[in-house]
Amino acid sequence: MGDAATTPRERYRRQVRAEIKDRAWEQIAVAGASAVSLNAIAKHMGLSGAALYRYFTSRDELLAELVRDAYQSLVSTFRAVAARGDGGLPGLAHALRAWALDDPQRYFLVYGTPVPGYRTPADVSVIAAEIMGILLDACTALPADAPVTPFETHLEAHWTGPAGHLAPPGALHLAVSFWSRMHGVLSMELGGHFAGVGFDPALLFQSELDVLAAR
Amino acid sequence: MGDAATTPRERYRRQVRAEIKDRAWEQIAVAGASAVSLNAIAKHMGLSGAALYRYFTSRDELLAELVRDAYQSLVSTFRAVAARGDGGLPGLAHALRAWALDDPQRYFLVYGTPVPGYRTPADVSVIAAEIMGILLDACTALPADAPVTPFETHLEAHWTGPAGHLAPPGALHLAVSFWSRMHGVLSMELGGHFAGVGFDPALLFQSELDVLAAR
DNA sequence: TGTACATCAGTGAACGCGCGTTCACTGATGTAC
DNA sequence: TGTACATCAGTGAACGCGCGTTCACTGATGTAC
Repeated sequence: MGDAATTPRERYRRQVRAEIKDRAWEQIAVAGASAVSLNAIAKHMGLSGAALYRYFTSRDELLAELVRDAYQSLVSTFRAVAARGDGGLPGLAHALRAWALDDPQRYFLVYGTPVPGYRTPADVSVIAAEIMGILLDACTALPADAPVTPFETHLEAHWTGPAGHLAPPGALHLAVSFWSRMHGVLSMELGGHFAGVGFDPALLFQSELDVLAAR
Repeated sequence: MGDAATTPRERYRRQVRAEIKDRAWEQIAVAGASAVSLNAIAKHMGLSGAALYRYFTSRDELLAELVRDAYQSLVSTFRAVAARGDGGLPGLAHALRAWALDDPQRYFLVYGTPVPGYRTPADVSVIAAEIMGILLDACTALPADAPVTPFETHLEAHWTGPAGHLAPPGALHLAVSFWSRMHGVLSMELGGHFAGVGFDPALLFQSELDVLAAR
């Protein structure tokens, strides 16, 4: 699908670019994002360090692309779940958790410690807003029989996201509450902060989800 | 108070050690923990890089001490709040938030992206358990009129922490739920993931707290 | 089908840099008599 | 109070290392006639 008329050279370029990124993900898994090194990747691939500059103009560009891919991966995951007809809060929650556990360092590249001074590129912000939009759609679809919370009275107006997502205050409150609770459990769990307390984080995740989805 | 019989030399040593750590915190604030450099700190202090090895045996030792200090700082904050008679969940929550906002990078050094392969030293685990203990004390003090949740039926037994903290399942559930929700809001807020959604994270934090503390 | 040319992936040497860490040393501060 | 000695903070040079990045180049692959 798509990508018509790819020459062998173009296919080869994409393949090598993909392998460079794969190696970078391996390095991230082993030693964190700050340990990504073009020279080390090249050595691993049996290339000279200079060769990689045919594929990425700089280390920063590679890193930026990894971040973008990570965001995009989550969007695709959510879309697949929704297409399967399971796009409610429980479906999204379990998809998020599976996505996070599948590659914890990829999760932290998106939702972990921010690099001071880093500015999110505009196109990545668009992807992030798209995630929020999917979330809000799921929340807007729910019945609005809940009482108005103090939080909601403070919201100035409806939220307007990309692609025409629109959300009333109640849906926005539910969405950000859902989002922060799921991430609360996940970041504590993946950070090892529940180790030794003697319970299964999956149960807490489910419990937090139940109390919200019952709404 | 304490620290009897400190010679001028000992006082001086402590002072220099403290300044080294201060400079390290500055570096962390500017460029993250991975950017901490003994040589850069020394240069900032007008010393040669080698001089710092009088005070820390290695860069890793310095980093380990910063982590320990961060944990200890949170414990002290909680203890101060409790001593003021405000050691309930709202008091702890607001103390946590103030502590996090006071130095976001210190917060992330404790609760942010874990360094792959890093093993928490035993003494730091003790401090972490102490934090959980304070939390559980606050939860155990609450009336136990709530129904038993599915989460709680899965807990094998009472949790036994350091210094004889003991917690029934209901208290443990409340504690970890409280903990993960507060961190959920904080890590999203400090990570900038609520930027552009158009609401005040402080309100969400308060809202999440209210719904829990009403229990 | 064969030849002439353009494209481009990859090489290897080189650049400057900052890093952590060691080591033999100097000189000031503190202690013992 | 003064002298002899021990302690120890800090120096400066040196080590090896890996990093990102540039540059002139070789040689293979693809294109045009």
